[in-house]
Amino acid sequence: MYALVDCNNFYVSCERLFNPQWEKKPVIVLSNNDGCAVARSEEAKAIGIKMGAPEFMIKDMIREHGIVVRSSNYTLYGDISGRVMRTLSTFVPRIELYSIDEAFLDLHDMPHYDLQQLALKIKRVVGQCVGIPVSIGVAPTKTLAKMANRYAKKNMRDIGVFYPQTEEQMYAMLQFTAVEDIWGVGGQYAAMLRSNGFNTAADLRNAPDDWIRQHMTVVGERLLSELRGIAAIEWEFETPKKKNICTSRSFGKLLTEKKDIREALSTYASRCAEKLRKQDSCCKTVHVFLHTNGFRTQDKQYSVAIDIKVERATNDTGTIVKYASKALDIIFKEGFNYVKCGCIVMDLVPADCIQNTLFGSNDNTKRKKLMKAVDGINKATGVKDTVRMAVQGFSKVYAMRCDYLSKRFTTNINEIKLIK
DNA sequence: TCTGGGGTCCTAGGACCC
DNA sequence: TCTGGGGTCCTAGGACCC
Repeated sequence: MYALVDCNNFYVSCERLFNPQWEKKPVIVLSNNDGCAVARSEEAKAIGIKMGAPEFMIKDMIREHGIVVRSSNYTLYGDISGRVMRTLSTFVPRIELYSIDEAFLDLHDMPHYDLQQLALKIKRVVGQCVGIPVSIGVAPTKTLAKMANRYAKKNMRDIGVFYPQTEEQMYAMLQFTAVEDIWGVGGQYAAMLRSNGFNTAADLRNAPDDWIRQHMTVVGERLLSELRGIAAIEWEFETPKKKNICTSRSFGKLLTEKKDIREALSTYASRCAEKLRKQDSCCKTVHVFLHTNGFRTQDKQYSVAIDIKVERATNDTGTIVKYASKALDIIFKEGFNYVKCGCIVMDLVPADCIQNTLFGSNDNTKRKKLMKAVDGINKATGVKDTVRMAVQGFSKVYAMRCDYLSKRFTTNINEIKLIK
C-alpha cells in the first residue's frame, strides 16, 4: 500500500505559520517576480482567484476582498518542507520525496487493518510538530493514492484522510474523479479522452488496452494498470541525480544592455555550477537562452538559444561562467527589450570519472579546493553570492521584483520572529 | 507597467552505418 | 514501372508533473 501525503496550500500554510492572524483570511502567494498566484488559501479560492492568475489582472479582487499577498520565499518553504519530511520519516521505513510539499510513504509492512488509523495519526503529529495541515490518501498504487488524496481534500475536509477499503468506496472515488484530474492526464489527453466518451476515471479504467496504447503510448498503458490497482510506477527511494540543471529568471524590468544581461547570466551560470557540485556532477554542455517578452505585442521579438560543448567536463564556476558569457556574445543582438535569460547545464557525468583532455594541464586540484571554499563560505553565511565572480557585479539591475517578501524566519538569525 | 521556474519521459524521424 | 534490409544514435517536439 502507498500513502500520498500532500501539504494543503503549502506556501500559504508556511506563511500562516508565522502570521497566525492570517488564518481564515484569503491569502495568496505569488510566483517569482510577483508574477502569478501560485498558491491560494481556501478563502482565496472561494473568492475566485484562479491558479496562475497574473497579479496585475486580479488587483481589483485583491483590494476589494482584502486578500493578503506574499512573494515567494523559497528559503522558508524549503526549510519547512524538510521538517515535514523528517516528521513523516519517523512513521515508516521508507519514504519517497516527490516534491516540495508531497511524499509517498511505503506502507507495505504495516498491519493492513490499521492504515486508516495510522494515516490519521500521521496527520495529527505533523500538525502538532510542524504546524502544517496535510491530507493523506491511501491506496494500492501511486496513481490511486494521489486520487484518494484529492478525494480526501474535496469530500472529507474535516478528516483529511481517505482510504477506500471496499469496492463501493473505490468505485465512488473513480466515478468522482474526472479524467483531467487523474495524475498523468493533462489538458491534451483529457480533451482527447472526453471526445471519445471517457469522462471519469471509472470510464477510463474499463477502456480497451490496445486503444489506449495507440492513443496514449506506454504512458497510457501504465496509467490503466495503476487505475486497476496493479502498481506500474516504481518506488524511487533515493533521489536520482538530475540529468539537466537549469537556472533562469525573468528580469525585474526589461533589459536592453548586454552588460546587465551578462551580470544576470553569470549569476545563473554560477548557480548551475553550485548545483552541479552539490550532486557531484560535471557537465559537458552549457546551454544559454535569451528572449524578449512575447506578451508585449508592441515590441520586436527575438528568441535565441545556443549549446556550447565544453572541452573537458566541468563543475567549476569560473569555467561555466566563461562559457555562458561566450555564448551571450554570440547570441546577443542590440535593439531588443529582453525579459529573460537562463543557463542549462547538460550531458552530466559523475565528477569522479572525467575524461581528461589530450593536451594541456589536467591538474585542477587548486580549483577544486577553491570551489569547496567558496561553497563553504556561501553556505555558512546563508547568502549564495557572498563570494562571487567579478563579472556578476553588484548592480543587480536585473533583480526580481518581490514586494511582499516575508522574513526567513527559520534559517537566518537576523530574521527570526520577535515575540516582544 | 505588470504574465514563474525547473524538471522528466516518450516518440518520430533523420543521419549514419554495414 | 521498377530503387534492400536492418540496425543505432541523436534531436526536436510533445506530453506530463509540481
